Amino acid sequence: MSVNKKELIRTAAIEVIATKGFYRSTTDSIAAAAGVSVGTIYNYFKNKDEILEYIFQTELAHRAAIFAELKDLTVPSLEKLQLFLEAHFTEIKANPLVGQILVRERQVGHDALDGVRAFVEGIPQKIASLLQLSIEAGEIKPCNPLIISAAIFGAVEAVVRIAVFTVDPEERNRLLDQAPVELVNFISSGLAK
Amino acid sequence: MSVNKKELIRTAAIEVIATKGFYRSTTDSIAAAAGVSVGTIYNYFKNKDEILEYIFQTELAHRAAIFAELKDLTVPSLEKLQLFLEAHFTEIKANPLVGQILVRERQVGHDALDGVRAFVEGIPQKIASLLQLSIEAGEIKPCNPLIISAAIFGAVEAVVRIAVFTVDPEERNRLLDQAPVELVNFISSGLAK
Amino acid sequence: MSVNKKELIRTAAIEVIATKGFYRSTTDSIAAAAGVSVGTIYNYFKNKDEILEYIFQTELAHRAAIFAELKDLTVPSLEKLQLFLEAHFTEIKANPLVGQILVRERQVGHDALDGVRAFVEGIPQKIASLLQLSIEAGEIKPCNPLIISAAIFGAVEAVVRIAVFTVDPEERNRLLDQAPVELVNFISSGLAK
Amino acid sequence: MSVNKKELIRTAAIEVIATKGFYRSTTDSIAAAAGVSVGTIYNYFKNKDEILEYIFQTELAHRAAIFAELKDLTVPSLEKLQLFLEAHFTEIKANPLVGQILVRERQVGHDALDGVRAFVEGIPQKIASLLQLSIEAGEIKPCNPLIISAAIFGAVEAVVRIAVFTVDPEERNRLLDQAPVELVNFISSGLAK
DNA sequence: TATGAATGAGGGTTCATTCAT
DNA sequence: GATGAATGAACCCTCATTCAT
Repeated sequence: MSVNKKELIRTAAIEVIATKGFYRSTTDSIAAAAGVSVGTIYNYFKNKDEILEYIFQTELAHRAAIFAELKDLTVPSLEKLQLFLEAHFTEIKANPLVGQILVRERQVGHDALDGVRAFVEGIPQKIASLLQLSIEAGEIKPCNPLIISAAIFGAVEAVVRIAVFTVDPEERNRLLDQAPVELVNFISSGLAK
Repeated sequence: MSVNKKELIRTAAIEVIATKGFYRSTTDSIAAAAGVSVGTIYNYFKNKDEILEYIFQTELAHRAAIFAELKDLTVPSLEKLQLFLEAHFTEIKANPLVGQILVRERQVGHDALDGVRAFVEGIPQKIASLLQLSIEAGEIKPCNPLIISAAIFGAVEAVVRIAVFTVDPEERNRLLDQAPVELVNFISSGLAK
Repeated sequence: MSVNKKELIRTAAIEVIATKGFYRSTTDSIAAAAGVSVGTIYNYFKNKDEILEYIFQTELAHRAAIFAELKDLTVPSLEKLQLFLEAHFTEIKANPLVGQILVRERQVGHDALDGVRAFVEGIPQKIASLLQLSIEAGEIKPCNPLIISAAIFGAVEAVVRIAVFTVDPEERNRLLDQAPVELVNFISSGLAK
Repeated sequence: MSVNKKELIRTAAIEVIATKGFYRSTTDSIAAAAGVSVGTIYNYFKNKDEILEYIFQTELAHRAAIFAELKDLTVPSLEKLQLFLEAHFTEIKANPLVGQILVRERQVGHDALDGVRAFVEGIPQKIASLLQLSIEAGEIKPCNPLIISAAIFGAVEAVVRIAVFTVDPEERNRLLDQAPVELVNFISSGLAK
């Protein structure tokens, strides 16, 4: 029951924060959206920041799980990257509100929020490791993985941003379908030997 | 009196906001950093939000000026893009604090801040128009300029983010020198026919 | 907890506002007088204006209750007016601070405060209706009830003002006892010999 | 020239204060309405309060002049009162904005403003002296002049209030014409049939 | 005298957090 | 665990007043 309640609050917080932004979202409004009282929030989260952390942590965990699955696959590293991006976009499509938060609240509070930082730095790191493997395997031409992985993630997030703030659901889904293809194509050719 | 007060406040605000983030920057602290009283801020800005707007507006104006200069150049559109990115990175290098703000405070206040929105949407639009010309000129392969320009700007900003939050100045400058080369290379090959 | 908080704040606000005037009364000082924190005020009132509104609303409700009681009495309408004025002065006598506010803060805020307006317009209206009945019953000579009811209420309030700002309690009470007699006499038969 | 400028400011202040109320009128807006700069106001008035004082002082001086003229007339005291009220209403009719201020800003700032107090207490005192004379001359029945003069002034001001806040000029003038007649009649002979 | 930019104390309001029930 | 009234520090903004030009 208690696990469900934390989830309940997380879900409600996503709606509120995606709509109003983190700093403009009050704990009261999150509580109201969750159908609990403010006090209850503090039984599951140490403070308001931790709610946002938890949202990012949850998403990072999802992405990490995807990476873990991909790790054992016997396909070229570059293809793993493509598969990851597709999975990423699929999740965004399933929950665009989370997408809004991921691209908007990333820098909240001095980067002092560990969960947020872990996400923002963690994804590019994983991409970087794939790139490194890909370079070593001679699949792609040499590059600075730190810079290029950041660039890739930045490109991805920018496209997510466009899609996610598109209000018309039909158009948004079209973008989210088309984007990974365009993106992967753009990235792949860029990395082509 | 010799120094323009509005500029004085803008400069001070950049330091404060870059360090603490917009929402954690108080008008008092901005005033203190500028060596004026709070009241003076409100002689030049309608409210706190407008300070941030003005920062973005100023940067957008710089970028627009660069574009204007490039427009008349008789070089391939793709090369214009490279020149723009180089100019962008040069400006960031000259004032990394502004860079921090550009990548961090982009989504402040519901995207309701016109100056911020103008910047965030304006740059990709200009890139998109260069891409369009480039496609028409047969310089690059066809793509969705909307998506790809967003991707490019996202990639650029992500790299700016890394550089700009690198505390060691030497390392930061190295990154800012290396990044445009890597990036342009990444982008160009990606767009190669 | 036993005492209703909203009432507690209303009572404290009456003391503060009567003493310093509405515009010079700070929410902090009202909170202090009530023995609560500022925040608590805002749990019961939307803003400072609403405190004043509530004070007037409360008094209007008292007066309306008196009118309601008088309605069913089988006495001449003019006598009802006398009874009302006596009740009014009795209430003022019981709480002179409220009296001070009623005569001083009447026009606060552009007449935009509904509670205040309701009071200032409501009492004369009720008086006017009594006058109308009285005229129809042939008890008094015809007159413009709108003007005369305003005049009566104005006369009453002016006398309340004198009494209520008399610092010596004995003298004040003497005035408040004498005033309704003089007033009703004056109203009933004017200065005519 | 300097006398004219003080008048200029007084006139502008009347417009602003009548419209927005004293506490909501800024010195800036008064200066703007007068077509001078804030600084200039402080060359003619020690502070904002003094502007309001001056407005009341000016009106009191007008009323005092009327009384002075009436003093030497060889008519019954009660008739002098009637003449005074008529003159009062005539002035209000000529400048309703001043009327608004007279009835609204009377209690501003703790009654601490001498000019305001002088007006609010001065007029009833003059009325009281007329009543006293009238009683002594056996023209009217005995009464407490303090109370009755306050009542009369209160009645007058309440009617002024109604008239002055009537937006339609035609209707306002009709009220201002009708009111003194009704009022004087009411005062002279009350409601008695 | 006139100006109006600069001042900064002060005030209304918000909202994350606590804790007694 | 759940509640939600109470808290009060903190913040944005206003505006009467000053004073150098």
